[in-house]
Amino acid sequence: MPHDHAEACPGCADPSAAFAPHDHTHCAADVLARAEVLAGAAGARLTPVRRRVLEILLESHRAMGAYDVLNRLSAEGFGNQPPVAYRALEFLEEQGFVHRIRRLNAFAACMHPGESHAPVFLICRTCQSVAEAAGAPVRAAVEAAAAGMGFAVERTTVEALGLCPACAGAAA
Amino acid sequence: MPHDHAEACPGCADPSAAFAPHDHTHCAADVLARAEVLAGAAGARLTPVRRRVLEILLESHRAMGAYDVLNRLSAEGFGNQPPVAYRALEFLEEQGFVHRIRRLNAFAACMHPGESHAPVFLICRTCQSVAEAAGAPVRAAVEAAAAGMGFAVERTTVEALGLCPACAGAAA
DNA sequence: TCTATGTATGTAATATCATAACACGTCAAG
DNA sequence: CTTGACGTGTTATGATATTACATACATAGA
Repeated sequence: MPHDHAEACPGCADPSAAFAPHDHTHCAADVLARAEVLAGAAGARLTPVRRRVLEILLESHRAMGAYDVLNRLSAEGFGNQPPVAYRALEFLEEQGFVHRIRRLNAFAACMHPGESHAPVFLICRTCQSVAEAAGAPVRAAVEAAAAGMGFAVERTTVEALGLCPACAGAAA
Repeated sequence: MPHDHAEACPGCADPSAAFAPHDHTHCAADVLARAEVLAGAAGARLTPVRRRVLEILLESHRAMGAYDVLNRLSAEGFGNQPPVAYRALEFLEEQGFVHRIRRLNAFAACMHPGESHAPVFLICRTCQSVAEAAGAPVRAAVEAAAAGMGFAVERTTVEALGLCPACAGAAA
């Protein structure tokens, strides 16, 4: 999971620090840059609307509803109808730049574009922040359980609701 | 997971047969009876609407939307406004008699009331049937991943989309 | 028994999330 | 320079869910 800039961007680089305060401006810029490269390589076009949606989601480690994104877009002169937001979000999700958080009916920027994917989402019920944890071991357990029933897993969604370190500390 | 009636109710009794054809009338009646006992023990009232909602969901191993349930209810003389369905579903979910399938914005009867809970849901994308698999190992993997990030898990949602044995066979 | 209290149900209105269908503009390939 | 694919914008509608309030109903305490 760690990418380059490990020193400059602890929050991005180290999964165990995802909830810790970090230089988020850098963190977001780094992810955006990576997304641009990946989109180019995939022959996908990161147009102004799409790019802006990704930037908006990258402003925080929170999930945002499609209409929240849309409000931001329309305030900036883009279209103000739902499909504008949904289409950009759908594109970004297909590219793996954005994740859909089903529990919240919302979307969050992927902090590890181009990597493993299908992570586990850790959703803080107090501050609404969303972090990604490695999903491979969890998916393996799901596949094991499914195999015993003859079920062929194609996609898994794993979302955990709870308290992030900061909020757990504040509660205590 | 297996309960009594193992011979009479293979579909209910054996997780590995949940997708297999079985005496579903019996299966549903058995789950309903267990729910009644559990509700009584918990001091919760399984009123006519609530009971009927559970029966409706037990008619199949599929997930139903709240409005589908509501249509059935109103056709039978119960209220015809959304809160009627949502309240009953919420109650049943709190009692552990119904699960919410977030991926589908829908609800499915729990086939193992009173047992472990927080299972993994296996959702067939072709026939829409939903089965429950043991969730404990998966939850353990989630908690392990979360612990490494200092996140305290309270609830987890695990949903796998794929093909049930019957539909996988038909596809091949 | 009566009444107070909590709980369940019914209803109206509205909020929130999401998609279908069509029009228009841009740009690159033929 | 035209065609076709794609992206964006807009209208309209559909699907999911909740808030707020009114009414009934059960049951425990006076």
